[in-house]
Amino acid sequence: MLRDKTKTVLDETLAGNGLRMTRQRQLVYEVLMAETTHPTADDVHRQVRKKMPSVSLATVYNCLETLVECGLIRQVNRDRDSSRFCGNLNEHAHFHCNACGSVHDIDLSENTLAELAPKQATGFQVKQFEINFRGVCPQCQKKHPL
Amino acid sequence: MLRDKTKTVLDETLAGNGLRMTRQRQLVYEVLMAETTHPTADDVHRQVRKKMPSVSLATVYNCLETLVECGLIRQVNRDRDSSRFCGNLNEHAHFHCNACGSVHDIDLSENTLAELAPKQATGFQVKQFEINFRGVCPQCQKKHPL
DNA sequence: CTAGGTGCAAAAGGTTTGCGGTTAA
DNA sequence: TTAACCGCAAACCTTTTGCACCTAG
Repeated sequence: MLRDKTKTVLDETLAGNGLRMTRQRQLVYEVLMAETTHPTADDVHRQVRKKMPSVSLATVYNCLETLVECGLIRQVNRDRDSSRFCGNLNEHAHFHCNACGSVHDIDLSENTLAELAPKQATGFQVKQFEINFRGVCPQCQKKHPL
Repeated sequence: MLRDKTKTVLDETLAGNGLRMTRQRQLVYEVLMAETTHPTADDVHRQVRKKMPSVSLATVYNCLETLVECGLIRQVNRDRDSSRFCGNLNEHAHFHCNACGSVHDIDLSENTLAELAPKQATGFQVKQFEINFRGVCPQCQKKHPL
């Protein structure tokens, strides 16, 4: 059922943008929906290959780009590391661990968003924003109890 | 005088990190202090060449990396475009114009920072954060009065 | 049927690196 | 004096692109 619902969302969104549903896009999307680890294009490629060994990395890049453009997933960058992708569409920030490189979703209260919005008033037309935290994640804190 | 003060800050910070003062680092730093346009490494290279034609792009990259590591400048990324660099060390956000690609500093009130800080409490040790806005800058709004 | 999508391999673009020569402290 | 730094060119890595073939609608 969940699978079906996911497929419907993808299907309708693609159709709404005049794009086709393909097995490659479906598989890429399913990986993103199932993962909370913010995989890179390469990670996604490895996952998708399990179900469709012939898929190429270039196609995965293309599918990811399409999904980002449709607003079905988010692209998450940390400096110039490989881009990562995120299927969580709720407004949230990203926490990047300096020790292990992992990325975690951090929920933001509605308040935070309301607080931030007015900050742009000075002539800039803000369409979106992103917030990134950096530091040490709970697991790495245990490993290196500074 | 401003020049001298700038030089002192650079000098002392480098010394404090066991690093040498070189003419290349000084020139790179001066460019960043003088610019508010968030130049790329290539932009900086062009500027520095005016005073020292022999400087290489690789050296500019190295100098920028050193300055970032010393905390004297900030690195600003937008997706996978060329990195840009920022000499403004006040806590501020960056606004990226979707139309012309320009980057602008947006001051954040102390309040915003205080508001954001608690959001991480759930076990994450936050050391820094960044906020990026995207939209259309005032100039581009005039050109394309949607 | 046919426009849009895929796979492949090659190219692009930004950044880093290895190395011999140079220089700040 | 000598470890750190520089300039050069080549390497690197992620991402994009051109093209012939394939396929969803």
